[in-house]
Amino acid sequence: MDEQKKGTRRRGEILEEAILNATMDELAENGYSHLTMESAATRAGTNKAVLYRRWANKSELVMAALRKWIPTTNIDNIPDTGSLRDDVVAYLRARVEPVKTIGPQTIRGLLMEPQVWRTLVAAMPQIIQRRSENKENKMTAAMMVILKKAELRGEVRLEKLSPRVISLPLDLLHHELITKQEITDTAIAEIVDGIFMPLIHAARQ
Amino acid sequence: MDEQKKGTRRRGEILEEAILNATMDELAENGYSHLTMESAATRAGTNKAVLYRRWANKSELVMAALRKWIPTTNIDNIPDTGSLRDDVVAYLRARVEPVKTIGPQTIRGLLMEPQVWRTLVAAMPQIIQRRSENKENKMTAAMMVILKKAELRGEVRLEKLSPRVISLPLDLLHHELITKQEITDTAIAEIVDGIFMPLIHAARQ
Amino acid sequence: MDEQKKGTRRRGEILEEAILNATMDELAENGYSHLTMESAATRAGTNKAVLYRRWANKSELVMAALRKWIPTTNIDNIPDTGSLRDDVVAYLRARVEPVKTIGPQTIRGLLMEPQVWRTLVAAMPQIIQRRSENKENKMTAAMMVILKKAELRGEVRLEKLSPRVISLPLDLLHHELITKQEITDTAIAEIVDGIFMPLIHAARQ
Amino acid sequence: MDEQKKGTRRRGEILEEAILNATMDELAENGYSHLTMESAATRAGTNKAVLYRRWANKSELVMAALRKWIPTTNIDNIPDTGSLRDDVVAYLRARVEPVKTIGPQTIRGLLMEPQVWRTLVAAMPQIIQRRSENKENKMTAAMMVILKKAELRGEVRLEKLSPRVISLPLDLLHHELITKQEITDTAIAEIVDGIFMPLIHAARQ
DNA sequence: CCTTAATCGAGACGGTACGTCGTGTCTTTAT
DNA sequence: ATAAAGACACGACGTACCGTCTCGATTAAGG
Repeated sequence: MDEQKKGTRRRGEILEEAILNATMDELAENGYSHLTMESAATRAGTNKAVLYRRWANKSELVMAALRKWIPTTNIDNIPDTGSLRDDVVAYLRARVEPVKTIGPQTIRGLLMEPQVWRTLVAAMPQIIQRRSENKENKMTAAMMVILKKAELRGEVRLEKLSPRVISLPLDLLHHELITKQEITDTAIAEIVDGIFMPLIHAARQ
Repeated sequence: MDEQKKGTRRRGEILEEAILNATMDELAENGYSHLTMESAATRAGTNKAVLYRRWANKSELVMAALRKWIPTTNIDNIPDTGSLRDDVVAYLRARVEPVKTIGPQTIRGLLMEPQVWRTLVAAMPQIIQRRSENKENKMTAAMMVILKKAELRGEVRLEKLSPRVISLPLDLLHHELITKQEITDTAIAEIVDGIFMPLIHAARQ
Repeated sequence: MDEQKKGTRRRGEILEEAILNATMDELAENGYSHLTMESAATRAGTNKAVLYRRWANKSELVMAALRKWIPTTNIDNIPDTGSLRDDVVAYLRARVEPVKTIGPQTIRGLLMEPQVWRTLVAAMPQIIQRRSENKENKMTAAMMVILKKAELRGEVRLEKLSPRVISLPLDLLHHELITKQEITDTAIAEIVDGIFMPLIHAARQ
Repeated sequence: MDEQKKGTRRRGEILEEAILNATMDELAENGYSHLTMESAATRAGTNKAVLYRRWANKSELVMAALRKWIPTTNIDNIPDTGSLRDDVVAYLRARVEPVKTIGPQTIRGLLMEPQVWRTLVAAMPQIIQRRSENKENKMTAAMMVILKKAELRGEVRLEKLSPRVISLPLDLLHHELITKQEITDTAIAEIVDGIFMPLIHAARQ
């Protein structure tokens, strides 16, 4: 376990981090439904009151823990491979990355309880984006950057693309996450090569 | 409320129906998280043991209640308008129909708690389909019928369509349900005219 | 401990008795302040909810436990020794008896926490008497019987005794309980021989 | 309320007095069980740590607050009316006085919760006396002074009075306080005229 | 028509977790 | 050095809901 003993009394961020880590570990080992405010607190070497001072209930706590585990850096660094197709593939993979890097045990633990997994994954957009205020645009912002570069290369005519098409790769990715609970590289390739790129080509004529 | 008074003691299907109706009403009025086995039982004028004899837990009960409220007939009667585009639009509308016909109060009640709504809607495919065993195919079965008729009319070349493209309209519909919590006719039109039909056309060359 | 295992599920009075016994044992071993609803429940092999269904809080529970442990039978069988002095002594001893027979450990456990002890003992009149409605009279009823017999023997002139004198032995007994936390036979003798009997004699002239 | 604003920072006795006053007010308004270290501290415009530096726990704090509110001067000035009977009556009244002068709101607040009232009143002897070490004698010290003066007047033969008789008036007064929660002048008269004085007379022969 | 087995209505039970509150300690900052 | 402010560790509170079980009343079905 991760308890700490008689050192100096932890507080603030140090304590908060310990709690979120403990939450994540509990989640991984015992799953969402077996995770208790009590168990998370005990594992973190503290007590429920401290948790409730920060998060109103279990799902808030788990959200926070997930948000911390999912490094959001890769949202910002937009791939630049020189081709639209590869940029989109790279971008989608980067989006899936954090879900994979939560750690195999954690994922396995969460996967044990599909309906929870679905809820969490469904909430993942909000989880990731909550910090940015313009929720709508942020989602497609990276896609827009990618598409604009492609337009400069003459690969795409942006004005002919509806917002729905632009958000299509991400939408299908999310749907895949929700439905399949796992995303393979071939699935990403199918989405990009079988659906997105044909639409791009169709929009050029 | 729906309690029944000192008449003859209900049992079997009559009782079961009363329970599921009560469950639906509780769901609509108080939401999923405030629905308890106790509250459903009380409202139905019976007790928990009777419920547990039929359903193992709350989600089973709610599933059953939803399944009863969602008339499944429209899954089977596949539209036949004479054009692929209209068939698909009609089919998608038919799929959304039950969600709308759950009744305005119920919907409103469920919408109060978005994450529950998402969970339920995400589970709706299983809810609707559970009776059929071949889950994978059933989903696209109707689409296949529609597409085959279109192929006979020369509108589409089926062998050039990947499974992912075939299920695309439904996938996007589900994603729309989950994300937007409401589906407009224009959204359906956008999906069909802006995404699906272009892909069909692209696959003809 | 007193837990019971996988027998048939206890309920009603059997369960209640088990709880009160467990409460008494906890009280004796760990004292009032260390007694918890939880600990009492656990020791009785049940859970808090069952306790709270019967008693609103800890003090109610303890009151009930004490009331059960203090056999009230001896209140009724009035001593008849043939002399007023001995009757009163016997009566006072009988009143103190239950307090002693709660069991030495129990007493010792309670004595550990004087302020609790005082509270409890102060409440003892109600504990003992709650069942009788005419609280005032019941207290002195036994004394009246004793005094009437003494009057027949010519030992006392009842009409010259004020209510306050009649209840004096019991009052002093209670005060002794509260103050000294223990009652010796000599204390009873002092009360009767040094205070009550002189007043009786004084009232004869 | 009694909070103090951004003046100079209080300390020492000024602070202490503010705390005890706040405690008394909380006690009066909300009763003993609703009084918390936190509420007392907040009302005094300070914080718990300051209280705990002075008193170990709630009951210590309340004791201190009561001790401050009960003017103890009248314990020392022993009445001297010229007759034993009147001296004792006056003494008993003086003993009851502080309980009455705690202030009407305070009393009313305390009376709301009878068992607390009993606890407090039962503890009152210690409250009042704690400063003197010889607990036993202090109680009867004043009575002894009164009785000695009476002996000089020939009203009583001290050597024939047992300690129990000497402390009798106070004992009955305390019992009255505990039992009746209020003491009338007639009650005092009954104790003195109906019980104590007859014993004195009886001890003269 | 009468008996019998099954199910219902009602509610207590054993259990887990909830979210809150109070105590007493400790840390930090300011005076 | 102590006050002010407030977080922390701990433990108990009283409640809610779960899923099981007991008990007596009722009812459908079979002899």
